[in-house]
Amino acid sequence: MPVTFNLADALDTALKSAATSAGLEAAAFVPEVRTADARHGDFQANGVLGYAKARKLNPRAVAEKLVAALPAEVPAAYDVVIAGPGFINFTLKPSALFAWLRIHDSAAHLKASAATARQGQTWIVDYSSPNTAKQMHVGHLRSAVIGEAICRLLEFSGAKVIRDNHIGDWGTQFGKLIWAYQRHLDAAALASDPLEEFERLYKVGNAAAEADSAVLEQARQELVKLQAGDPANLAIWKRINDASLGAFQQIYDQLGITFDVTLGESFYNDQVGRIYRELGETGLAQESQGALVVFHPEHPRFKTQPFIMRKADGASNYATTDLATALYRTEHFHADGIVVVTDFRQADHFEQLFLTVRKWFAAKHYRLPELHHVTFGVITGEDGKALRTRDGGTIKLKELLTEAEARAFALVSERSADIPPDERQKIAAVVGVASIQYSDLSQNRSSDYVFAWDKIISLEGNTAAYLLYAGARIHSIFRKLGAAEAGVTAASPDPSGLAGAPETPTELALARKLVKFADAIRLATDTLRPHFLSLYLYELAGEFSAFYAADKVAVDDPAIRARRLLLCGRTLLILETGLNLLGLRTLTRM
RNA sequence: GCGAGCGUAGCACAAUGGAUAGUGUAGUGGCCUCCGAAGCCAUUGAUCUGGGUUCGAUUCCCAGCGCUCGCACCA
Repeated sequence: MPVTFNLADALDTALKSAATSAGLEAAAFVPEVRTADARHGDFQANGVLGYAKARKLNPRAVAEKLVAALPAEVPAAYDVVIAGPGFINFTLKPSALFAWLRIHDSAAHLKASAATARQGQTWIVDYSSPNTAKQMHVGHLRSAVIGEAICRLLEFSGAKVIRDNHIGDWGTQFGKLIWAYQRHLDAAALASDPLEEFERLYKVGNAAAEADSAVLEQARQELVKLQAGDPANLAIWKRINDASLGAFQQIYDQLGITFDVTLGESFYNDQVGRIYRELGETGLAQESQGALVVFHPEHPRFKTQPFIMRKADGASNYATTDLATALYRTEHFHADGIVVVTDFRQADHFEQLFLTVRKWFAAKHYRLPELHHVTFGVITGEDGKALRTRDGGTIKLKELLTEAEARAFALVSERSADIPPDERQKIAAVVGVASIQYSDLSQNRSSDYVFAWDKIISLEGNTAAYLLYAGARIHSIFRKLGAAEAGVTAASPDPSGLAGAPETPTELALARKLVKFADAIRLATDTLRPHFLSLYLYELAGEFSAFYAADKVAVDDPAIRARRLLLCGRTLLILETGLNLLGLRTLTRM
């Protein structure tokens, strides 16, 4: 059968075709092909069980009819076995594994094969999105890291992705901040470290507002003035934002993030009038206790819990700007999908927002994009509580990344003292940041996760270092064997064409894992859960390590050497492609 | 009070309704004259409780219990 990138898809098609020719109710038959536990094969089709049960048929008999009707290319490529109550198991033959590996020979080829699901679509990913006037802290890490991985996965599936940093540059923090700026500014501190000074001023304003309700009211008035376009307040505001964005960019550079647009809340300030008008016209919004709100009568909670889109004092809030944002992304960017990456505490807000947007767009006949709120849990310390410094302060992201690099440098120095210090420093920069990213991406984003340096910068287990190490070993093989044999490189591991199908148990296990790359990225992308890809890469690195320990590559027999080099080359290709999809940088030595 | 998320070995985590619930770490025992031992191989140990749906439930539903979070003008 022709070699396809996603083998499970091809099996699904073949099974549907077999269902027709075997006389099943083909329209009602869903093959349910999925990757299988290696004990049972490479893929399994479970659909016969439910189909047979619903019709009171013997599932094994149905499976036998189906298998007999499979197109000839399936038994040519797979050993097909009916097992248990009616599972159909497919185990790739070595020749089919070899055919897949030979063809999928470059990152560009992999991407071209994968880029079908969302071809021609435009997706907006809203992530990171810190508030200005504050430094980024550890709480901002997950949105940035998970969001970037999702962007890359969506791009790999064919979408045009617009990365949007929806910064909080228009919130009520500016009321307190401007209030304090006018009264307590330290000009010298502002000149030397503006962000530190803004943070100090915010704390001063916040404390004063908490202590004195008159101050709180004054701060509110400053915010209203700002939102009305008062020139003095606007000048202060702009100064704060410019300084903040410069500081953010240093973090993004370390994380490998480049935003296409930075359209914060302020960008939508002049669009709120249309929001008030349209939600009024459509009858969605109503006055309640002086505020303009939306209720959802069909919803058990939101029939009484309001979605406040204009406060009683007349100011807009983030509901207003988020509504305007959804409209802008639809009208200006023609978004097919919108993904917002924030922590789970905002789940109510986005549920209300999306409910409102759906009704509003339907009433106005606007095209409705797919709307996804991608949530994640909090990062906790080893005590299970939100991660903080010893004295209870927030951990600044800048300091976290610096410490990660320092710890990685110590580790690299301990293990690879022969590498020159300046190169070790560069390696440590990659290992440190990758370790932080990977610790976040390697587990299901829904749960909280415990931050422990020893686990993150570890040499062992499901860590960035383990994956980078596997890659570095492969590079090392090609440095040695490539030098001895003309034309052999990781990108072209078999120039002589001597490689054949995998033979040993560890060669086969590695090859069988490699061909399931397509399933891993499909699963990670469709669920917007990068940890499925992380898990796959970890298992791939594990299969490689087992292969590497069991089967020597640098053997004299040219055919054996060639087929093992092919496996090394393809492992490196898929490992590095996958790590890059997660947003990690890779290494050739470490 | 109402609602949401989470609850899996000592610890940290997986499991797209499938087969004997996987991995790391810690523990134990092996493997470097041989391509990088940051590695490999072997081994001990777990689904919060009780019902239900299903041929099949860690997964879906219901009721408890525990932790975390949200619930009128912060984002």
